[in-house]
Amino acid sequence: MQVYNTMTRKKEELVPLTPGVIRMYVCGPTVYNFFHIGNARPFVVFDTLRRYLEYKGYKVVLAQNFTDIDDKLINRANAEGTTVPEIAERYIKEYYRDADALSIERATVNPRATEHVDEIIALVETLIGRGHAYAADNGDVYFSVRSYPEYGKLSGQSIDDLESGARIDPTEHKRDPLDFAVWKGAKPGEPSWESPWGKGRPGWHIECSAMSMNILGETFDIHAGGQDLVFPHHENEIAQSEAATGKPFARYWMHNGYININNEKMSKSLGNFLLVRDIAKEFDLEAVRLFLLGAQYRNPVNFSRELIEQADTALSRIRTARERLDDAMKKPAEAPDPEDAAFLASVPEFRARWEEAMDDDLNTADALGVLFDFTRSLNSFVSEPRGIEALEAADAFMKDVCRVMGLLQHRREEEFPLEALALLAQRGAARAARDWARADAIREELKALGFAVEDGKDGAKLKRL
RNA sequence: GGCACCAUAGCCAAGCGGUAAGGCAGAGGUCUGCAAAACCUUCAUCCCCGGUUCGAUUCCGGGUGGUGCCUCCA
Repeated sequence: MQVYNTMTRKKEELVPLTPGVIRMYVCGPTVYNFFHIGNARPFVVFDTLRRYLEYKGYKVVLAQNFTDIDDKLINRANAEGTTVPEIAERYIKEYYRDADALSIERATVNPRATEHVDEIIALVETLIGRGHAYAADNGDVYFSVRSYPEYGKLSGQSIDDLESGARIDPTEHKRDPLDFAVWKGAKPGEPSWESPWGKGRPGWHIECSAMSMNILGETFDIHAGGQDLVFPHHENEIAQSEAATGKPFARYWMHNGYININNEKMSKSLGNFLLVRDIAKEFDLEAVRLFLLGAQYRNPVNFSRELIEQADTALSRIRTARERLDDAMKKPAEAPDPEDAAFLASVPEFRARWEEAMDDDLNTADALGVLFDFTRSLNSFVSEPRGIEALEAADAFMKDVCRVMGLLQHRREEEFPLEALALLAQRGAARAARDWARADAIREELKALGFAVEDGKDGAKLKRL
């Protein structure tokens, strides 16, 4: 599989450090609020990557962190008159709720910064010991950017250009404006941990370095996140980690593009964000997932309600095909059908095309095109009873694609309320009596209850609206 | 100022050297009591100007327009 590596700015063959195993780290949420659709993109995209790698037979160790201590949590806790751990606990729970609805599989580990303070302190001590960090007189510890000559290699920035643009904050105790905090001395009332530099808490960048290296090793395969993390977050992670270990940190850096609203980046600071939680009130979040996978992950995508509606309609197209296949499998042809052979032969071709798209830097947009092509072919095929072998081949492919792309993973209620079933039966009777007016009236009643009726060869079927 | 990215039909979005996947919407048709679903048909020459090439949406140069990072941010 080819993967675009931000470090080299080109697509490269993904070759894991340990054959058959992929170790990857995805920057997770700072848990001080529900997450918005922009935050959802990396979670969905890299979940899809993880699933695809597993489909290809890799064992994937995926770590996605929760940043559960930082200024935003502290502010939120103060504003609500509660504690930082309470805020973190709440929004971690809410994260899982939304992530589940988006069919995001649980990571292998979800490390929390506060559970890795010892490792963070050890890492800071190593950096100081090697002359890459220094303790300031206020209890802060800073990383010395100029002590790491390769600084800027990920973002393509030169230290001198950065220097000229760096903001100087007189309240900080840096030796150089480029330096950044790896440990923050505690201010009164803030949560803090004992350290060699007094009470304090981890800096943001260092926690990802400490957690990723502790869980995945000093050198691991993939480090991923949003494009806005390239600088400074990931640049700083590289500097800290490689300065501390003298070894390469992550080998492939993958970054997703933004979600825009009206061609402007969606962000919490701009206030133009839409919470996934709010979209869930109106739509099955798998429609959001389909929307996100409808574009190649590195390209920016515009968000609008209309686009989610489009995705929702498209999703139902896949769902209908899935249901038609299920029905076909319940009553296959007695003997193989003459058309089975051609269809059976086409399935591996669809699969090959789908894999080719996924192998090309996770081109999910292209891969979805293959799914829809297959959907059309399948819909035609199952319009007549077919041999079970061909149907099972279609089923296996459909399941693989849907599992990897995280679509149709929600259990839908099979059971319909008795009231609706009774109406359906009454309508059937009316139709048998050619009482069309009554049949249509009942259809309207069912619609009001949230069900559509579809008449087919084998009688009428109910569908949830 | 530095570093990147993008420009394909009404709306999204792949493709990236040989004459434009797919989805949504629209039009016509098949099926249906009607509908729905499904299927069939139909709907673009790829921002502009140069250049390279037998041939460019696809490569190069120059425009124009838009975005992001350089500060917390997915």
